[in-house]
Amino acid sequence: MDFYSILKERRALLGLTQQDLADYTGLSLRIIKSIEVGKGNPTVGTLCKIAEVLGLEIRLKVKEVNR
Amino acid sequence: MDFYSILKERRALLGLTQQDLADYTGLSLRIIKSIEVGKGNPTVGTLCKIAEVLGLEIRLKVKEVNR
DNA sequence: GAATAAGGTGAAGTATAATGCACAATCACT
DNA sequence: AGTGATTGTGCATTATACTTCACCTTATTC
Repeated sequence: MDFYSILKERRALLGLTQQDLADYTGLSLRIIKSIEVGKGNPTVGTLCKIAEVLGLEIRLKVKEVNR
Repeated sequence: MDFYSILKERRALLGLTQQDLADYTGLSLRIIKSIEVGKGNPTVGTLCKIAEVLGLEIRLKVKEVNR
């Protein structure tokens, strides 16, 4: 649910700056920043662009009740 | 990537109508309809509300290169 | 300590997601 | 052939995601 820290960590892991991510996704730097600090509520399209560049995929998984 | 058919199937599996889903999520019926036919680009917040009611969770998974 | 690189914030304008109508199409049931 | 239930579409309005500026802070390097 906090994708946002995941995205940030993943970007760092890949050695990319926010600017790099903005360039590769075609999104504005401003929105990359906002999303990473957990402000904002991106569209699925925006999230997909970012995930794509970061080598991530978005999955819908049936929630497990028992763990 | 087409969550949308997944959402629709899942809703049907649970025996819910679009109206039910609108009620339980607090979203408008209009947007539920649009999303299920693949039109529109919902926000993550909207997608989460729907997923929640349908007992689904949204995951970011590292994309596998080899399969 | 000036300069560069990186991340965070604010405000104004534009694009579009979300709402709230209203109406058509299909199906099932009486 | 109606009636109700469910799903799909069009349009006007409102809310907000996204863009594009511009500026601040914190490091780091010269």
